[in-house]
Amino acid sequence: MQVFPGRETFEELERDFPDFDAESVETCLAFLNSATEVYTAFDAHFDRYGLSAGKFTLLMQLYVANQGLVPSEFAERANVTRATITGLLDGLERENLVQRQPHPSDRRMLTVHLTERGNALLENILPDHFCRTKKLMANLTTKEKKTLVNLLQKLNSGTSALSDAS
Amino acid sequence: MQVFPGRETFEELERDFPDFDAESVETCLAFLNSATEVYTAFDAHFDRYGLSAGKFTLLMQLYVANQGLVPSEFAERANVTRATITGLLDGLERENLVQRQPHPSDRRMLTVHLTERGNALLENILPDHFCRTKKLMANLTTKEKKTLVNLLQKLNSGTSALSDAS
DNA sequence: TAATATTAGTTAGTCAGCTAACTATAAGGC
DNA sequence: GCCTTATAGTTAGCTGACTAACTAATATTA
Repeated sequence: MQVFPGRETFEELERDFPDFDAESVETCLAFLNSATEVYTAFDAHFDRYGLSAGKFTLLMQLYVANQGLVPSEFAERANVTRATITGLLDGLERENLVQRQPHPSDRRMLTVHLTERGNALLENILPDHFCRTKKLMANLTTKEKKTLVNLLQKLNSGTSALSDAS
Repeated sequence: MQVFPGRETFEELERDFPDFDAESVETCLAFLNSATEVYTAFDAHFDRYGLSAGKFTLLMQLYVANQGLVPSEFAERANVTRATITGLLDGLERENLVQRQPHPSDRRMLTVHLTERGNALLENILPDHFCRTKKLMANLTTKEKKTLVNLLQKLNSGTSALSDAS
C-alpha cells in the first residue's frame, strides 16, 4: 500500500493541525513508498526461483552455517515468531529444500538441514542474486551508500516515538 | 523478517561469488531492516486506535476528499488490487467507520463514505499521529531529509534490476 | 442492435506475518 | 525427587497482501 498525497492535501493538513510537519510527512512517505517498491521488486526476483524473501533468508542461514540449525534460532535472529518459522519450514520441506531432524540431545528441539536439492537451488540462485543486488544499488556511489546507512540509522532511532505508550 | 549477517559471512560470500559486493549488500540489508522496523512501529501506533496502516490510509483519503470515493480509485491510487480494498472495506464497515453506497450513475460501482464514527476517530487520531510522525523524523535535519529523499529516489530507480526478466 | 470486450466488485484460495493456546520436554527450587 | 516454571515446536485463527475466476453492468464495435 502506497500513498501519494497532492499539494492541496498538504496545505489543508498544515492549516488544520499545528503538529503537521510537511517536510517530515513527505520524507516519511517517500521512505515507506520506497520500501514497498523495493520489497515488491525482491518478491518478483525470488518468485522466479519459486522462493520468497523469508524462505531465501532461511536457506541462506543454513547455507553459510554449513550445518543443521534449530528453528527457534532462526526466529530469534530474524525477529519473527516461532510460528512464522514453522510455516516457512513447512513450505520448504514440502518442496524438498530442507529437512527436519530430531535434535540429538534435546527432544523439544529439531535441527533443520539443507537437502541436496536446496543446496543446488541456492548455488543456482546466488550468482544472479548478488549480481542483481549490486545493480539495485548501482545508482548510489560508495559515499552515498554510507550516507544512506547513516540516515537510516537516525530514522531507526526515531521509531520509539511511534511505538512508545502515549 | 530481518537479517544481520556476521563478518565471516561477508568474507565467505565475497570469496566465493565474484559479483558479491559487500558494500551493496550491507546497504541493501540496512534499508530492508530499517523498513521492517519502521513498518512495525507504525503498526504498533495504529493498533492503539484499532487500525492498520492500510485502513488509516483509506480513511485519510475519504477525510481529505470530503466526499464519497469509489473503491477502484483507492486501489489504483494505493497500488493494491481491488480485492485488497474489498477486504479493508469489509473491516472498516464492520467497525462502522465507513459505509458503502450505490453509485448514482453506474451500477457496477460503489461510493464509500466516512461515517460520523469514522470521522470522529480520525479527528481523534490525527493530532497524535502528526506529532509522532514529526518525532519519528526529528533526528534528521531538513537537509538530511532532503538527502534521504534523494537517495531513496536513486534506490528506486535500481529496482528494475531486480524485477526485470533475466 | 446484437455480440464482444472491458470494467467494478466480490469470492475463494494462497502466503507470510501475528497472537494465544496447546503439548512435550527440560531445568530449577523447595 | 517432586512441583513449578520455562522452553520448543505446532496449531488455530486473524490480517492484509496476492492471483484467478466469477457476476453484473457498461462500452465498443461490427
